[in-house]
Amino acid sequence: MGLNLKDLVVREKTTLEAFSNKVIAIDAYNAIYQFLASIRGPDGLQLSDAEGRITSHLSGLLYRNVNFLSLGIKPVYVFDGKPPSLKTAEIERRKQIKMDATIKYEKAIADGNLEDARKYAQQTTSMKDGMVKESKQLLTYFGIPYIEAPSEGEATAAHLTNTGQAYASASQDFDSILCGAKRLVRNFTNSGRRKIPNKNTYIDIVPEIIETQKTLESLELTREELIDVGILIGTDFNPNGFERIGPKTALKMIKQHSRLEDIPQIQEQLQEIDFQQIREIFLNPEVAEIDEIIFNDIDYEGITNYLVKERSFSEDRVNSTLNRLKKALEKKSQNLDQWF
DNA sequence: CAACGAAA
DNA sequence: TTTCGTTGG
Repeated sequence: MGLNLKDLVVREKTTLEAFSNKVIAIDAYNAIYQFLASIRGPDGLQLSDAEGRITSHLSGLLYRNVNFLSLGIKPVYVFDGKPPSLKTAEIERRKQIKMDATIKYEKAIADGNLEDARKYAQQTTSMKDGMVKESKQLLTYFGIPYIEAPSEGEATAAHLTNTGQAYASASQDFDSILCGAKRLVRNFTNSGRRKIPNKNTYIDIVPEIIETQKTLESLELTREELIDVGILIGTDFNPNGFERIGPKTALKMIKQHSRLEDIPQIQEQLQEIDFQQIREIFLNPEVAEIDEIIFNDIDYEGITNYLVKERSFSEDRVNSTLNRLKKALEKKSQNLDQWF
């Protein structure tokens, strides 16, 4: 999925604490999808409530937002609207991957291979409308604002970093960079270690920040040129990219010729995609204009009632989690009081 | 993914 | 106190 700019961009390690008192636009789909994919039991089944409805997204949002708010981070979630029509091929491709994974999952279960079962189950992850509604409901109890983007959430999140309404956009995808986000944060979480699938080794996952300006300067490219590099590698709007062209070759070609139209080797393949329109999606995306991003008071009782009474969360766990948040916020206001 | 609790 | 395997819903 997504665009492989990993090896080209300038990435700097950072910490969650560095984002204290800053508004961060979070790609809601990206975040929730990751919760749904990873918050599972050993057999690959997601968490669910007494009625069998999935709750992994709610669990993820609960703990992560408590951590954000405890650190004084101000998250604003940006939800996707209608995908651009050029995305249909990519959406089909993802659907196919899920169907293949479903078959592999069933086989792994039949074979009693739990590790494979979990891996393939993760690949079958899909987000239902109800989950989006439920996530918005929980955010509302938290007093955390969310925005409905007219089209791609990434684009509106990027836009907020340019109007100054957000400090950075948080997502795992590099699309934000092509969308023109001033700053992108990846791994926007404080969970340290993560297991490498199938191996007994762990790697440290730390938040990293990508400043678009620094990246462009270091690559000596304009944003328009970087977008063309992206198209060569492959974006959601031309998922396969160009044959035998990876990040390295793509960069070299654009450095040499500046524009897709001027690269002799690719002209035949270039006819097959609507590259003008792809550029347009990144350069002039449809975005939401927001007057003011408002953070409301936390409705602790609302959170507890919803999660415990309606979604089968453990009362003890929810209470102790919320108490942790209350304590952290009290401490913050005490620190603030000392200035007066 | 993040919290929890047992073990080191 | 830190590390690691397990559980959460």
